[in-house]
Amino acid sequence: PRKPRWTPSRPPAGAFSPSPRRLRFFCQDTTPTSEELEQFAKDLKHKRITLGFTQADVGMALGTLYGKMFSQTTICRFEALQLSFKNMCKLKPLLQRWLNEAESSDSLQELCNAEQVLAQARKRKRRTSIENNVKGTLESFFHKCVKPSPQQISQIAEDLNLDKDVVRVWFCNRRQKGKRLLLPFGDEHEGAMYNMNLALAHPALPVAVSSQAYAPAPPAPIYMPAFHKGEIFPQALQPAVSMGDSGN
DNA sequence: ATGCATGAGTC
DNA sequence: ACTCATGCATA
Repeated sequence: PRKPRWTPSRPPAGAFSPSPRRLRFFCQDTTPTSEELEQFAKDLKHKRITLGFTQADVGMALGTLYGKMFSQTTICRFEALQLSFKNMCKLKPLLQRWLNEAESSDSLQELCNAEQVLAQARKRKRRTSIENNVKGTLESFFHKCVKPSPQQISQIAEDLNLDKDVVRVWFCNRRQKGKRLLLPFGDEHEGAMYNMNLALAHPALPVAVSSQAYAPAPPAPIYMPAFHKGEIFPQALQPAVSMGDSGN
């Protein structure tokens, strides 16, 4: 029994319905399994490196192959299985084709266009760097409430001397991050979501639980700002973070 | 390899 | 205002 790990919440039922018909022609991978994706990602990376391509090369190649270019970041995340299940399924066919092309053709690497000279003005906001101890505090907040209300966000932002938007985006990204990683076990837990514990009683303690531990003991003086606990409710479902191996 | 950010869709 | 896919910039 294969169970899609990530989020089977929404079957990527494309435009076809799984009619019990004999679907001989379209032998497409209608929703690959997690294992298949894992395997493919591994293959892709291995072959890519063997063929001497960088992640950026692949991204651009997809551009000339389909017109849709991807960044090094996306390719990297694909190989590391750090995208959502749905996203992985969407990109797999494209990469699959690129792989075929790259393997067959001798060494035609004319697929690398360096049109990266984007004329992007200084529109993008400069990446703000959040200090580690502050991150630790945000993490602890996150464990209390994964989705604070805008009101709470303002409060947190104020207490940490950060822009409200920075805090809001941080939470968005944190949630997104929590949703994309693989789960380790190999059983069939139906929607067995273990609720988060809300340690509302302890005003401090960073509770370094998730993936990244703030290495050098986080004695960060993360003071607990006044938080209206009366409103935070549990509803967090924190998928475990762990990938078997971080190959090469 | 990842952190913070943007933008299009949604609800 | 949130989710999702995606990426610039940076560690």
